[in-house]
Amino acid sequence: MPTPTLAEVARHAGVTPATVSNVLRGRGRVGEATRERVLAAIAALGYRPHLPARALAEGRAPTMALMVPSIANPFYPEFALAVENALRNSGQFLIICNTDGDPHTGRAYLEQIAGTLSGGVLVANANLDIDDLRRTESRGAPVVLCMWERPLDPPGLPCVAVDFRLAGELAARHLLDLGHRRVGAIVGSKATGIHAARYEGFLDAMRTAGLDGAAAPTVFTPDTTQGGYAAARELLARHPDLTALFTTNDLPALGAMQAAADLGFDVPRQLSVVGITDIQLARETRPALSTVAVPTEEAAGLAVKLLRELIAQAGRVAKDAKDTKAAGAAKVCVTSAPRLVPRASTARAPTA
Amino acid sequence: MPTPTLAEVARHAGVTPATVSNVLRGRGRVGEATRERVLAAIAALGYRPHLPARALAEGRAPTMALMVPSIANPFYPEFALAVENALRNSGQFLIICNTDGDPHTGRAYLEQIAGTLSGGVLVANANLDIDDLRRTESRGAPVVLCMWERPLDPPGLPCVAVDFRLAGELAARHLLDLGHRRVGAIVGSKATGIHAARYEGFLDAMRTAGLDGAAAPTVFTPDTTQGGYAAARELLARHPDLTALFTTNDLPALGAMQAAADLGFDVPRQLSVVGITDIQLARETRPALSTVAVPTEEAAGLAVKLLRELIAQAGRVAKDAKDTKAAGAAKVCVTSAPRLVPRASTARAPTA
DNA sequence: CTGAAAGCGCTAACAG
DNA sequence: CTGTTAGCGCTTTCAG
Repeated sequence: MPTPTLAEVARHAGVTPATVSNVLRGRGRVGEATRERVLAAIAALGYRPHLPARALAEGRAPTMALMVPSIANPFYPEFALAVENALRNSGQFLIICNTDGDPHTGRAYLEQIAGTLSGGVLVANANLDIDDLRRTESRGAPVVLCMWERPLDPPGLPCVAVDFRLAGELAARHLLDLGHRRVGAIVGSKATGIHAARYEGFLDAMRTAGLDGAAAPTVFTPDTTQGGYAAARELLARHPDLTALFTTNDLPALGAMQAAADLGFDVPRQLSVVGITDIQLARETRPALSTVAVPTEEAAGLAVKLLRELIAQAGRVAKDAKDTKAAGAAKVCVTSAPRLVPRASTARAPTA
Repeated sequence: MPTPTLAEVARHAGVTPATVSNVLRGRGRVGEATRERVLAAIAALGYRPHLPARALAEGRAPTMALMVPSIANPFYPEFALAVENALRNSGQFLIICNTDGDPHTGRAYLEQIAGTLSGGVLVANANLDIDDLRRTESRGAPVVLCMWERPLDPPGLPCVAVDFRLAGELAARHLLDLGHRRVGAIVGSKATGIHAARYEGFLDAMRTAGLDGAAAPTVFTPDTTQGGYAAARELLARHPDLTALFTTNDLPALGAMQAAADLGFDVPRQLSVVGITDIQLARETRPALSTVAVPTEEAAGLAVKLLRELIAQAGRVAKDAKDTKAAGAAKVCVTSAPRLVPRASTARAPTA
């Protein structure tokens, strides 16, 4: 027999549906005796609440959507995992929406589920139009941007920010501290793209070290292993005297290491390579990748927390019918700072 | 203003909700004129259906759940992506449930969403109790096992099967064809565990080659890079004369390559390593991993198709009130055969 | 071809 | 403390 309904449980326990609902959610006081009776009935019948019905009645679904640009980039599954962990046992479920880097499918997802199937939306760098997101918000589904790269330059939306400029600076400084002077840069986005802040950090570090960062050989490339591979080949071919490669992300860094291997460079003896993020893969390749770890778990936790608050608040606002005018500026949380994780892909600059 | 409801659209178009519903789903014929009027109203108001309400009315949510044992194992995100692709534009959404290898959280997920929030469940090796799954089914949420390892030995549940014994055989044969005779085996599960079929394939190939497979040094280890790493160290320490390592999965194979590197073995010159599955990573490490590719996309596609059929059928059955007795035996789809993908981690056996 | 009406399973006031 | 009463937004017979 299919799942029993609340009403059947009620009948079984000799009470009304309202009472069952009350014990289920600990609202409206219920006598100890009846409570027990109800609980027994629930157990006996194997009752489980029908989530869509509840969502309809409450006007809000117990799910969050996570928009990611590519589930093929290992960072996103890791992030998704972190979000899932943050959600676990909260009664919320995660709907993963892979936009495949396409704003169009991203919009389609938002249109369909935001505010209906999912009570809120977490956005992890999915290539979404900021206007689409605003529209989503105005429809009652709060939006949180998950990995904003510039704490000092917040978007108009609630977000959790990571100081990626600092990450870039730390990575570059690591190279500089090891005595490297001729370092090439591989940027995993367009010059004005998502990795710009990281590159600025690099430039800052160079400048501080008295070098002309802008003169450092730089290539802008897709944020993939292949991108890093191609970029490194290009860089190394044109500037065989480079002793280190700064990379704005781990994936291209890994690609760069492969290119170095294919070209016969000994990493880290002849060439140091450093990445940013510290994805799991970074510690699983040989040589293990030196990188700047970014607080992924923390970011996910904060994002979930923020979104929860916004959802709760949206509920209240709706009730008060007070048009609380966007509750002031969109909140931005900043995670703790990224930190250097030196491993085996970096070493002192060769003295020669 | 929040999302308009069907009723408002109806009012706006001067018809009743029923009519709007009809045009929305192409049922019950509607006059061309009214249809246009309704469509216009929908567009004008920016109407979007409220999915939970629809789910409640229809008795079935437009989502499937995908249970995976670990989102940290890169195979699963890849598989999830394939499922997502198969679902795209079908109006179905994917809820990813990461059981973290824990049957308990797996059960919790099933309890909560199967049959309510999700209309069906895809299970990818999540460590789930078969009884829990049966119970889920009996509650009206069809279940499909996604990567069954033994086509000839189906479980009691609908599934899509991949001939992993054959995969093991192909991998082993590849090594044998290259002249290897002293090959060690790394199995990413308990002896009777999930990778047993792959190991059998290995043994079959050895036997066919006139070797005593059972005599091959073998270690059973967790299905992770680390597991493979440790296993390879152990194998290589105890049997320095091995010229090849057979591995039941890519992740341990990658770990084995790292161990080889750390131990100073030149892969593939001195030691060949072969894996199974062909995850993305396999082509992104150096040397690139020779492996036996398994039709992941195809499996995902079949699984989704099967689950869709079962969901549709469950709907019909419920209506006919005909207790169609599990519709005979649980259906099992078999994917096309795995195939060898030789890359750079295998080479001719060194001639002593 | 279109409208009226009865729920789907649950929640949330408000009464008693 | 518990029961009554309305819906939430949509689908779906069944009439007209």
